[in-house]
Amino acid sequence: MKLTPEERQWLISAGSDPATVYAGEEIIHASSADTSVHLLKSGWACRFKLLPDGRRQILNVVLPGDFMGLRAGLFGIADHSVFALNDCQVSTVPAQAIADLFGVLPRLAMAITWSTAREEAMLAEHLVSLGRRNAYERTAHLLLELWKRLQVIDQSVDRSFDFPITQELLADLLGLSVVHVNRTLRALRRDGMIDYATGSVRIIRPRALLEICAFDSAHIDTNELPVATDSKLEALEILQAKRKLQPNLL
Amino acid sequence: MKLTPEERQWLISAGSDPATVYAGEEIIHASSADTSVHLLKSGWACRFKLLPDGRRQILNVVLPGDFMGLRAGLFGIADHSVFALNDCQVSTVPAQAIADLFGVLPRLAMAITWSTAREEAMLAEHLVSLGRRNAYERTAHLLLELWKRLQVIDQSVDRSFDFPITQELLADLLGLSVVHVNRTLRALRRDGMIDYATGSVRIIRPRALLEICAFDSAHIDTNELPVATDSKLEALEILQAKRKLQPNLL
DNA sequence: CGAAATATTGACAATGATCAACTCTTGTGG
DNA sequence: CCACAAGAGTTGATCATTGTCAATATTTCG
Repeated sequence: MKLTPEERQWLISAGSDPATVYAGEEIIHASSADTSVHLLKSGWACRFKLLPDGRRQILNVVLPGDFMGLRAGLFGIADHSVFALNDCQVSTVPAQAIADLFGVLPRLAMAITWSTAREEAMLAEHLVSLGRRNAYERTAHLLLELWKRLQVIDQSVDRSFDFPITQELLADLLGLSVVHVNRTLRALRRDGMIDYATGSVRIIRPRALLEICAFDSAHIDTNELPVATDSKLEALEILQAKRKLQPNLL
Repeated sequence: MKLTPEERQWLISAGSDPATVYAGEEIIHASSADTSVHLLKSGWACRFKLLPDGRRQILNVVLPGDFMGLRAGLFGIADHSVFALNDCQVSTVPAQAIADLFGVLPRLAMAITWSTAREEAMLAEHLVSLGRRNAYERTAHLLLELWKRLQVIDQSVDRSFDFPITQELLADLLGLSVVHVNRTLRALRRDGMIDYATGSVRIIRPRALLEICAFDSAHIDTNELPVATDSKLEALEILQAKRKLQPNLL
């Protein structure tokens, strides 16, 4: 679709030049009053929460093209932290600029809303995993989800992808212990489902994995969205554009 | 705050007259192409997902003043179902009307976005529960969350509230088995934390419960939101208004 | 090379699931 | 108003998944 010149201009000019955040550093800190919104341009990050005794739950993985801190920025609910899983390029938009979008460029505002809705959908699937899937199914589901999302942004070749996530992080993602994650990965390898080595994953039997965890890609595979209105279509395409044409945007 | 006459008019006229949905009936069906958005005016509902083998995970509880099907309506991702926990009054808005809001009444559009953001925050907390809290902590957390939310809409008196949720449903909410839910509730009673009888709950030791589950009410207690801009303030107040003045709105 | 982080494995413990029975409530029809 | 059925709650016994502890590779990187 065509962005209007205005919209295009906004996307190009609104964000800072991307800054580098190194692996392990925090991008957003939970209780901070930081009111900027960040767009991940390259690298992986993850959103997480800590309990007072140190237990950690990772909410989800942030991939290139995803926003971070939207909620915190717009509504002051900085309820979780975000840290870089590997070296990341991050550009920053003042929250006010995004708030202003609602009055000025409604289609972009809707694209933002779409982005949060998509995130909620992924959270919901993750929640089902933690509540009702066992370790094996859960792990399968996570790997498929990441694979699908990486495909959308062209970061998976030949069923393989880089995987900058240690088993300890996997444990905090999946609500399991490190030891059990290790065993589950071994089981998946043993069954010929995946090829796993520190730092990379290859999906060997996608079909079988799909069945094991009842994977439903509706919430990821944006192309399959039933699109009913112009504004919806446009919103989607804007976001697509953000993904594909990162160097030009924000 | 003051809604503009236009905004007020929209809220009053956009929704259908409320319809009654009886306990157990579905309000939204997962795979349906229904593109309307619903506002719960009275009663409780819950959003849930099913796995093919019948396992069910309840995503969250919908209380009066909450929207249902926003995502599905706006973006065609009808990825979960909703059913009535008891008899509900539900009013309906065509999704298109909400989509149009973005171009016409941006402050209301922002209020909608705020509403989805708040929901995501609650999902995130729930996710932490399932991933990193044990049965006892999880149950405590859920009860506190519901209590807090009910306080906001004036449906809790004296630390007590109606609780139209069977133990089987609690199990699907908490990712536990019915049997274990039963034992956990008993443990909470034994410890003098709550008073529980089919259909109602009383919180006896809120402070102790808070500590047990590391409850953080930031995402619920809207009054404590750090409000930085006019538009934020207005968005919040509109939503507040929706809660308090239900008969007049939507 | 050596330290630190990460991965792997075994033994054992614990949380929570499953199975099966039984009780209590509630609502319905006779 | 009672009888009964259905749903909901309760409890005990046993099982299984997953966690914890501890030790040992293995990799990474300065």
